[in-house]
Parts: sequence; structure tokens; C-alpha cells
Amino acid sequence: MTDNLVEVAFNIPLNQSFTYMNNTGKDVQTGCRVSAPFGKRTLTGWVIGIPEKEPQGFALKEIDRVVDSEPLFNESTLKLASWLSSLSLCSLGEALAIMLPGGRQEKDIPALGLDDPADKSGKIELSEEQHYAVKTILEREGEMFYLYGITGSGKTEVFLKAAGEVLAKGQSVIYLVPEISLTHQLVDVIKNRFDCGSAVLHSHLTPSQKLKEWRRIQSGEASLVIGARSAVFAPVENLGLIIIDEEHENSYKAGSTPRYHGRQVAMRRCKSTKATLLMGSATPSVEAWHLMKKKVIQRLNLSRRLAGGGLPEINIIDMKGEKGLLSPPLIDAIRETHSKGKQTILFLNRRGFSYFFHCHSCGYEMKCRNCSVSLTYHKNSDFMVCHYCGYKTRPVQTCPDCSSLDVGYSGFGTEQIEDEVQRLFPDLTVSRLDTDSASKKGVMQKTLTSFRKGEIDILLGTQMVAKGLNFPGVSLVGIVLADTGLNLPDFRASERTFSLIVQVAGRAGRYSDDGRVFIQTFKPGTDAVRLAAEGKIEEFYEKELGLRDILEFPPFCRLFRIVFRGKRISTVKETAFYFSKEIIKNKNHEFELLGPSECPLSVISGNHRYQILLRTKEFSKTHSLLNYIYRNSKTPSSIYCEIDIDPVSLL
DNA sequence: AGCACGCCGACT
DNA sequence: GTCGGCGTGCTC
Repeated sequence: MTDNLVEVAFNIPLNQSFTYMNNTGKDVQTGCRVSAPFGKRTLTGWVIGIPEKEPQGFALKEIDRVVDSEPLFNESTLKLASWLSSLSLCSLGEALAIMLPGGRQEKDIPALGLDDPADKSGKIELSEEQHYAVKTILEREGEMFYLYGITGSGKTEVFLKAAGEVLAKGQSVIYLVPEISLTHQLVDVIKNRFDCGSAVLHSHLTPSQKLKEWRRIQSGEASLVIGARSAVFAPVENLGLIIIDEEHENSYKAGSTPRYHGRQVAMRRCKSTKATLLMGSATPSVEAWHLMKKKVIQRLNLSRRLAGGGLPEINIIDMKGEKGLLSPPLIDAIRETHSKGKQTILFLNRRGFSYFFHCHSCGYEMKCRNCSVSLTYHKNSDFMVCHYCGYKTRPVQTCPDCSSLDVGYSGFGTEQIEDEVQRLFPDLTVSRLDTDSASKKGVMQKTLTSFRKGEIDILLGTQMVAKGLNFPGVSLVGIVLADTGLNLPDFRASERTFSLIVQVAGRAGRYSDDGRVFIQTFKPGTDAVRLAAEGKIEEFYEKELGLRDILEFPPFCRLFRIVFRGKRISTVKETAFYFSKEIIKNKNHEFELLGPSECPLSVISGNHRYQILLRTKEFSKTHSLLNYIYRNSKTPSSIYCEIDIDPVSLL
């Protein structure tokens, strides 16, 4: 009775599979789920193979039940899972769990409005640039393309046209959208336009609905898949095209293990199946730009706004010496806007992340001398700390640059702005929209609806507001402090700030020609702010790439981030140092180790956090070294250790 | 990841 | 005297 063995992988961080006997009488194929006793509990795992002979050394248990009669994974998706597990240093079971929609809960912010309204009929006349883009994409199968064009230049139309042609050839298409998303509207458009089956992998679906969609994709009933990040794993056959809309969005990078990047998976899938990869954004990631420069990705330009809507008037306001949170020009503009019967959106770059040194007179801010990254003030230890390399220094009472005494260590959040706005405009209605208020069910939708109806004069919000500024009544957008993001101890700070300003500015003039944008900043001269406001997009990328090159940041190196977290700070610290010693002990090639140092967000929900960063030019060597250490060093179970390859944030 | 076992501190 | 923290080990 050894011919009915199954090898099972579970969704647990154990890089190991388990062999069971199948005496259920039911046949099991590789790729099916089974329910089996595991220690004291019963788990559902995936059959990843049928062993030839019984392993020795322990008594085999029997599986309780075969869950699926048809496999969920085939050879190619299993291969993808195994690639993912070795790349992101997770177990095969964890990889399989994340690929299957509903395996983990992904948060999603309700859609605000379709970015790039597309024609439902598909009968629309393409512009010359759009036409050229579509033609090029279709002619050169298996290559990577980037649709680079300002908001309103008709990217969606090109995506849909290319998708339509690929579908017409009998191939399938995966269409990725960011999580904060547009799926609803896009789905409507697509359902109207294509008669082929389409599947939507939306995070609001129940697990069983997701499974149903998965099956429809597998069977070939749906050959067009739309969804967020994890839809990149959709089990399509005969893949012809993957589209990544708004490629620069951070939500394409998974926030928990396995921390994969949707773009990276898409690249790998396209390469191995000779499918075409098509990405698009008005503000590409610096990485993508670099690949375009190297001609690894072919750039396709969309330079004109189709509707011809005027670009908004952009004003940069220097906040140096400014007492209040809102500058007089912005206050005037809000009044003026209201008197014209229009609405205002005030946009705050980041919520409440404060505690950096800041001179109110000249805008000076303390940076690490090694990393050119802002130092973060630690109230309890009274030190300025670099979260990148661990450099420490005492805070100062006067500004080192201009000797002003008007310095501070605080930032501000949306609440403070709300108070201020209410105080300045007691006669106007103000509403605040941020992650706190949006998490309450219905509040978000209610606020948006009444804002759309014009019942609210000023909408105050964070990132989420920036994504869908398609409110016809809005003619004024104020970025309260454009450089808050620049103070974050993260080498991508500049890129994010830039992208945000461009995105916000690009939207303001969408529906009216009287659109105005006010950008308040302490650093009007900073490239990210200045070049974004002036619309000098390419110049920014050139400068940023130059800086990254000199400082040896991605894309000129690869980063590994290892985060340790746990209740007791001493144990966390010890483990981090032990780990870093192990790395140094086994060092067999050139790379740089930074830390261990406290994470910028040093405590998250009662867990202390320490991190190690590895910077390398030899990715695979560093990867295998880290893999070795990770496997062979024992971390106490009270400490969680997470490895993030190519981290998108260093907080 | 869970879950059990096992060992030391401060409490009804 | 126990309850409960968490360090350690194991899971076919």
C-alpha cells in the first residue's frame, strides 16, 4: 500500500513538504487541495507531487479529504510558484496561497472615478500617436513597451485596443490595475466592448466567488482577466499580453510575505511565454525609466491631451517665514474659488508622520552625512538618528544654516489642517477624508457623494484623494506641503513627491480651463517640486538617475531589507545583530551591509523593529547568501524576521 | 504559523 | 503555593 502517497505543501513558513497517504478512495492529482491532520490541527494544503516511495523515519498520516476534483494549479503555475518562493524566500505553500485569490485579504480603497474614460463602443478614432503605439505593440510580439503619456492622453484606449487585437487572435490578456482602483468602471467598459469572457479578480469578492473566477479563467471561458496585483498569477492559457496600468503605483508591490512586485512577476511570465508586456503611466518609476533608456523597454509617447483641456495654472508658494499652515495666496484662492461657486481640494501629502528637524526660517533640515537621508528625531532618546545606516547625532536648538531659533521637531496631520481651515473659513463646509475616516464603512462614499453634489466646499484629504480628482466642480487644488514626503528617510522620497505633484497637477485641469494648483513648499528650489511644477518631466528623471548613480541606489544596485520585529526590544536587537554577524561571517563576495538599525517606524503595534540593509551589485550571489543564512540561522520564535527584496519603502 | 511543553517571576 | 510570561521544539 505505498502507491497512494501524496506530497503536500502548507501555507506555513516552513520550507518543507509533507508526505501523506491517500486512503480516501478518491484520486488526487498534483495541484489539488487536500485537508490533512498536521500536528494537533487540521490544515488545507496543496498536493505538489506524487512520491515514488515512502519516506523513512516516521509514521505517515492519512489525508482526511480531497478538496478539489480538478487541480487549481498546473505545471506552469506550479513552476511560477516555485520561482516565486525561491526568489522571495518564502515556502512553496506561502507562494501558492498568495497566488490564489482570496488566499489572503487584500485591502482596497473604493474607486473614486475612472482615470481615463474610455469609449464603450470601441469605435473611437485613434489619434496618430495612439495608432502608432497600437501598431508597434502588435507588430513586435514578446517585447516590453511603455506607454508614456500625460493624463488624458488616451492610454486606456491604447490598452483596450491592443487587448482587443490580442484577444481576437485567440490569446489571453491580463490587465493589472492599482489597488486604489478603477476596476468597476473599467469592467463596465470592457463588458460592453469585448464579447469574449472576462474575469474580474476583485478584492471585494468572497473567496468562493474568487475561486469561481479562477475556474472560469482555467477553463478558458474567460480570456481577459482584470485585477489588482495578484491577478498577475491568473491561470490563463496561451498568454499574449499583460498590461500594467499606472505602473509607478506602489500597490504593485506586496506589503507582506511573499513580497513580490507585480511588475517583476509580469516580466518573468511574459519572458517565459513570449507574451508582450505593456505598461503605462504619466510618471513612470525611475526603474522603468532606466530600462527605457537602456532600450530594454520600448517607450511609446502620447504627448497630447485628446480633449485639448488646458493644463492648470501652477503656482509654487514658498512657505519660508510663513506663520500659518495656509499661505495668504492660497487662502485668497480658496475664497475666490468659493465665490465663483467652485470647490477646493486640499491635499496633504502624508498623514501625521512628523518628528523631523525643521527650520521654519530657511527650511533647513538635518540630513545624514553618509546617506543624504533625513534624520528622524527620537523623542525618548533625544537623538537625531539615520534609519539608513544608524548614524546618530544630538539635535540642535538653533538652525545650523541660518542660526534661527525658530526650529521645530514636529510635523502636522490632517486634523490640524482641518482645525485651521475651519478657523479661517467658518462659513464654508469642510470635510476630511483620510485612511482613518475612510475605514469606517460608508463614510467615504457619503463624503464623496455630498462633495460631488456640491454640499461640501473644501475637501481635505491624503493620497486617496489624489487618485480620483475627477470632480467637475473642483477648480482649485492646494498641496498643503509638497515636501513632507521629502523628509522621509527613504531614497525614493524625491521620486514620490515628484510623481504626486505631476499626477495632481495633471488632473486639475481635467474638466475646466480655470483649473489652478497651489503647491506650498519650504523647498521651492528642490528638483522634485520645481521640475514637477514646471512640467519638466524628462529633466527630473535624468537628474534623479544621475543622483542614484552617484549614491549607488537602485536601479544601480539591488537592495535587500531584513526586518526583525518583536515585543522585547533587547531580543529584537540581539537577533538583528546575530543575523548581521552571520552575514559578515559568510561573506563571499562584494556587497555593503548597513545597520542593524532601528526602523524609521521603530514601533508598530507594540512590536519593536530593527532592520538590516544589504546593497549589492551581484544580486544572485547576495540572494543565495541570504537564503543560506535565513535557512540556517535560528531566530527565536518571539521574533519575526521578514526579508524584503527590492523594497519599495524603507520605513 | 500554531500548538505543547517547560522553566522562572509576582500574584489571588 | 499557582498563573502566566516566552524560549524551544515539532509538525508527514
